[in-house]
Amino acid sequence: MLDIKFLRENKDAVKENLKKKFQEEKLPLVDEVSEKYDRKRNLQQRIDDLRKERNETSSLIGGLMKDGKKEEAEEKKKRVVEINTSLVDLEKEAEELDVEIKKIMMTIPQMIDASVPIGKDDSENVENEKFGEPVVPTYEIPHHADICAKLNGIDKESAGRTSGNGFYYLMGDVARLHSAMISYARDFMIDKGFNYCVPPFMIRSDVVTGVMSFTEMENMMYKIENEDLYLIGTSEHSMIGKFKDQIVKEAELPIAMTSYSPCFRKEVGSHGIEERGLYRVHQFEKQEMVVLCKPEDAMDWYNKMWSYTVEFFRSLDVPVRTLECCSGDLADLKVKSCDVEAWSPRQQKYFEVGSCSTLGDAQARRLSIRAKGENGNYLVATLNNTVLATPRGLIAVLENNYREDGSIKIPEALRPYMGGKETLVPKNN
RNA sequence: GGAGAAAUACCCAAGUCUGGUUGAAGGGACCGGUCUUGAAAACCGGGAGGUCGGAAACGGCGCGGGGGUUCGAAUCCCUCUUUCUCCGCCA
Repeated sequence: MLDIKFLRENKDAVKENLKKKFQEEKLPLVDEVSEKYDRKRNLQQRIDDLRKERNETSSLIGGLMKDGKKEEAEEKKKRVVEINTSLVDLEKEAEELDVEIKKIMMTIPQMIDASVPIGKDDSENVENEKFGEPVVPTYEIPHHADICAKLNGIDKESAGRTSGNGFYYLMGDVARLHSAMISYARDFMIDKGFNYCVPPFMIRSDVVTGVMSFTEMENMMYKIENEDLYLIGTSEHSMIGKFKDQIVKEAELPIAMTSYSPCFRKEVGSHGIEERGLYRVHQFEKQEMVVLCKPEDAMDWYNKMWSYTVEFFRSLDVPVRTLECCSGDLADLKVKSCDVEAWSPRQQKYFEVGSCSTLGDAQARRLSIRAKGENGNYLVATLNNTVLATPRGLIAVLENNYREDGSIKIPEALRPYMGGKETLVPKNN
């Protein structure tokens, strides 16, 4: 969401941005919303003038009543009633204009960073950099569902009975490995200086609408029956919502947090929930980073944040790459974004394990998150990035540490969380 | 879940019963000064107060959120939220 003043003063740039994002159909909206805003301002002026007269007249009435000049007071009252009558229509019109303006402004995308590659859709995303050798082993790597099965570590059949498709039981060592990864991810980020948080796993509807679009909400969020509560799709929702309508002290910036939560997603419309295994599921767990900082520091943080995820996966012996989101694939609220992808030696391609984004002031504007600075308040920049989402991260570790004999080498970093265990050995069944 | 109390600006806190120059007393913090080697304390002085429009003058909104009554609401009514105390239930 852009500042409407910015839009009015930079119409050409806003239109150029729309073209870069292949959203030509929205070009007329720029002039339309600007014109609506002018009308709104004129209207507001008239409303304010009338209100001023009402306020003045009303306090006059107070004086007249005290002095016992009842008739004069009655005259004035009539005038105020008149004013109030005309205000009703004007206020209604202004309110409608406001809604229209906001609706349009919500659809105008954030100004993307100059460095974002131009491209129509995800097929034109650009590989930035590889970290670690994408090894193709001489032996075959089984599907992660099979690896887990051999370790007696997964039961989707029972989950299907209890909860349906898209759920799973993790069992034994695999379940423990999954939790070990989350714990390690938590400590990894604490060591980077992030403040560890466990947020609410349910949030109210006003927070939901603040952090996502309506269609996103429909496609992702599980609603609790008879309550104004939704299960979170990511802890980012809770963590950003925490600051809604708040003014933070400038000295407190940057606020760097790492939050843990389970994540619940309906995944409506996305294919793959039918797919076997744990790649796309309704429920997973995630260690997240969320940063609020001064606008000028956002790009430094962005680069720091994705590199932390890279470092994290490298410490688990997983080769990764960063894939930059091109202009057309970039969500409207984002300034710049990249995915961290892990190497799959089985499929011999990279797959998404996390996503790092800087939203500039877009989220802050929608939610009114400001910092109190020397020269007044300003909107903060917000960023978020996945440290680890599991079971996806678990798939990466299992595949990349799979040995020919079917055992799994537990990466050293995880061993303290696995009771010192170094290997997972398949059961003979 | 039941009963009660509360929510005022950066913080504390008057005002609410009895509606009317209340942008809202008084403090603290803040800024300047006296004193001091320096600081603290004390004392003297000072401005601003949130937000939107405006170059400014000025004006609108605004006393937890939303709605209502009224010529006029921090103040009266309804509703929601949060916090505290007590009871019940519970990992």
